[in-house]
Amino acid sequence: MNLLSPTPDTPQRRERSVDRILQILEFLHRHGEGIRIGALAKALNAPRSSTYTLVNDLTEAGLLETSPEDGRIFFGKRMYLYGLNYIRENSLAKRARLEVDRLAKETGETSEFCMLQNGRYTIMHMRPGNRPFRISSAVGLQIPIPWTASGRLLLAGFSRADIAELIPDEDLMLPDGRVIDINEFIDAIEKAQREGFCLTKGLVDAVTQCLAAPIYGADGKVEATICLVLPVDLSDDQTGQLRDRLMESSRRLSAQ
Amino acid sequence: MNLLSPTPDTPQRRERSVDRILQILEFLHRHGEGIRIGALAKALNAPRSSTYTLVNDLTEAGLLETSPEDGRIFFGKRMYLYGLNYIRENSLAKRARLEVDRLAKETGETSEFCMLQNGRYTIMHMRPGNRPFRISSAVGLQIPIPWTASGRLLLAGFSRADIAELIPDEDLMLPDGRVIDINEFIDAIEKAQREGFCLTKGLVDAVTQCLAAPIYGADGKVEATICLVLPVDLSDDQTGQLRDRLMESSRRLSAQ
DNA sequence: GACATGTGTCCTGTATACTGGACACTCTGA
DNA sequence: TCAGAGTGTCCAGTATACAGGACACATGTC
Repeated sequence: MNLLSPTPDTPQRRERSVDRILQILEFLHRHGEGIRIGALAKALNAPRSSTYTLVNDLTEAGLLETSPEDGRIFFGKRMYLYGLNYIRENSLAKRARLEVDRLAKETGETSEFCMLQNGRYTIMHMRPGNRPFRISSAVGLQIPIPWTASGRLLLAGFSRADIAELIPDEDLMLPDGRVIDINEFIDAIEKAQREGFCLTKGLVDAVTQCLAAPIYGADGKVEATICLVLPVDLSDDQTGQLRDRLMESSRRLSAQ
Repeated sequence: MNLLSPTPDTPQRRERSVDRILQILEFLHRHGEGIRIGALAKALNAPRSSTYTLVNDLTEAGLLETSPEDGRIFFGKRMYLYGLNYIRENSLAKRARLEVDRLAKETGETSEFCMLQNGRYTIMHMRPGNRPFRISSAVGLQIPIPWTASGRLLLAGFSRADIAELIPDEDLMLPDGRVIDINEFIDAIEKAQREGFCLTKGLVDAVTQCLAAPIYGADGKVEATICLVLPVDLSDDQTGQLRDRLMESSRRLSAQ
């Protein structure tokens, strides 16, 4: 059940439609925009005919949709509705969502709930603050782990080898071209683990800092994070108060 | 490709795994909460062994998740992420989401974007207003069509027979027990179509009214609606202004 | 006009995924 | 203690879904 194996080695092999479906969905997710069926089949190294029938089935069911103008297919309405069930019912996600909304309302700052998803950093829920210059990131997008304070918390307990393997080299380069040293990054992870929170300044852009706190699962591992996106020019006093409030949310969401 | 056919007539028939998957997802969506695999197989009239392998595959892929405490399965994180792609990329949904947010901000009233989904009324996106008593409904939930102003707009152009078939009898009963007369309901649909908007008072509860405007697709049919949830005790003047603003959003989102 | 490239549909044979049943467990409650 | 119900895994046979290719059509470009 490898999610992305367009079977490069064995050209002759029947795939189960389950696997094909999973490959299609995962490909679309990474691709991030619509694609024509032919191109999709080629990208997955799948037979065109099978791809047609599968995509048609999924489209008929509403999980995928076809763009009327150029025939590209992409995720559909029903996929969205099904997905909403998760955030509504999953206990952690549900509670975290409420907590993020409350945190944003109380502090007036942009708040986020983040998890590692398949080895990539993902914003699961976000509530913008009410600052005039609106700091925000798109929900559901995947961002290089080293760019974020949450990422440093989420890697707590990972071995040096795990970390080196998990982070592709290109993810160490920031949007402005600077490159993060892997050793400093690992030090930051250990520091974050010791302190129980993490603050990063000016990584993604020069005017924001990111303050993150861990959410622990029942096994004591960091399962997710909750974080605030702030302007860099806050006083120590303000930052301290925000951190206290954030830690309260962190405790509230952690198991036990 | 009938979404919900647990093959009641032909007990002996192999199903394609695609269809089984679609049945599973649809069932979970309607069920609304986790279910154990055995019960799922029974509910779908599917063989237990097939259900196990399928569900395990989907779980491994993250589309479903197993509750650690009681083993119930439900939608997973990945389903949510995939679904987010839809709302982010689909042009109408994307634009409607922005418009709803803007409308809520400008008016301070709870705003919603709604569509018919598989013959049921669905709130696709909602932004709460800033009234102290917060009026809101859950996103993604499906609500009986006759309870809503948007529902009356969405049925524009449907024949009497279509409407009678689409609306189950129980959906005509309001939360407080009153029953809507089907003829009055159809009259209201025609009135809404003529006027290009719809106002309903005190349907779901006594203190709210709902003001909805249609969003027309390229084919001139009502594809979705945008609506405001308001307290009933507004002045005619206030209601008029809100309606004008709402109609502006409606025009902006309609094709052409 | 000829050619290359892509799209959507249909058909056939065969590799194999699905089914049904059996098995070993774990809980319940009587 | 035993019966009943449910869970999770494994196996073998066969119905059938998938792969591969052919076809007709639409584009674009030389």
